[in-house]
Amino acid sequence: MSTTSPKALAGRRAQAARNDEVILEAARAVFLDDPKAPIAAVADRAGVGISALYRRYAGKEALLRQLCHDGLRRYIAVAEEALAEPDDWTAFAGFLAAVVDADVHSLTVHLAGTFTPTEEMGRDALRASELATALVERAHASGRLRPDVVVQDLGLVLEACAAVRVPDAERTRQLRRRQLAVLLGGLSTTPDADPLPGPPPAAGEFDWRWRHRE
Amino acid sequence: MSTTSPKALAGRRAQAARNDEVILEAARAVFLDDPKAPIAAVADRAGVGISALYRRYAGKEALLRQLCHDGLRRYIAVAEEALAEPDDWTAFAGFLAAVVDADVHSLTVHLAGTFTPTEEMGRDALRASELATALVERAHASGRLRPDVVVQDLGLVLEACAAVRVPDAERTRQLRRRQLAVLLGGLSTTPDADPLPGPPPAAGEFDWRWRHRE
DNA sequence: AGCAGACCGGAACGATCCGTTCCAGTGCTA
DNA sequence: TAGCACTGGAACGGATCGTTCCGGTCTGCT
Repeated sequence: MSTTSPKALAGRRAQAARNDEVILEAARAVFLDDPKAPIAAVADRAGVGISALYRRYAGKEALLRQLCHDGLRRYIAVAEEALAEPDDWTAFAGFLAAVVDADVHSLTVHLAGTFTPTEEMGRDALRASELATALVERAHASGRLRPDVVVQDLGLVLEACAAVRVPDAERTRQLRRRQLAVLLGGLSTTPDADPLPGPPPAAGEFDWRWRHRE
Repeated sequence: MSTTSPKALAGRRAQAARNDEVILEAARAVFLDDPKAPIAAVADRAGVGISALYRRYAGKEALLRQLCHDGLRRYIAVAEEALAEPDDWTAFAGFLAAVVDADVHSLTVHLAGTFTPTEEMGRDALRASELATALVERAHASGRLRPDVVVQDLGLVLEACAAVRVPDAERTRQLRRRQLAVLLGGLSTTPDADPLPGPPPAAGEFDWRWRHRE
């Protein structure tokens, strides 16, 4: 860039430290959008060179693994946070909303199979499923969750929300919230009083798919 | 293969006629599984050579277009059939179930953008959306559809069902039916009496994702 | 000031993949 | 038997992508 940095630049060390974050964030965005994206796309998005990537990660697989593991940890954190909520149903619904917002499902699931998982990830995955089970059990205890819903149905629900995607990230979040509201209504025994959230999907909002990929 | 065919082979003509169907079916299966699959995978799956493909289609794009257009036509046919049903809500719910079963959504949507659409497809798409609108209006008239549901919500619902996928096709259908039941419950104003259909998703049923791609 | 080394950008390389073309059969039909 | 309609699959050329490598820049220390 310019030889004279604004002054916030405390040197190469600072740049390196910033790059650590910038790269992870860029990788998250890029691979969320396309799990098979080339690694160069991450570098471009982060505004750094490819070396900056390879200095930090042994290769593409290592980066993917890190990203996926982060997502898994986030899932666990969100679940633990939800379990702190006193109301059983609110804990359940809030958990799903948080997972959907964090877009964690795409990370852990659509990236799966592109790398060989570590042992620790296996343990974390186990822990995650335990937490999910606890949340579902509490939801059952509240009596508001349909009795024939099982833990694994969460996977279907999250998958359904993750499948919603439009070019704009914020709009994607809104539409997913709406989708989740419908699903929660279907999962629940009591009729849902609140109206569906967010501006409803508009005509032509999905036309972008048909524009020939450039 | 063997020089002496079983006898069912009525000649090259018959083989060609059979290949017409076999190829389309294989293409459907392959591209449904992976929209970016190489064209050779279709040939392999169909058990024919690559020439058999290129004799019938100008190229990959032509095949994709044909496949997608077929899906669109199927969507229209299913919608027209549903409109013949006298009960408004049954027509609506039956339509969704039929579209999900036919796996039409993946074809029309996930293949979009991989080819330049024809004019006729544009007209068919328009017709399709008219039919969908009619079905939603009837569902609204029945009073059983939440008032704040719009036509475009159908896209979200279908997307959600299409997102469910396991290696076995029949099992995929079952799980999608279950997902659709939940969604319909959420779309409806009256509580759903029927239990969720199909064997519930089992533990480990989604583990296949984690097995490293061979 | 001067130097060693941490760090960076991006070109170059090699492997892989894929769409398409091409040709040498193979069995029907006349 | 000659011609034909059709096929299987190897070969080709282009594109893509992961990884390596090198020349350069800036920092911190002496």
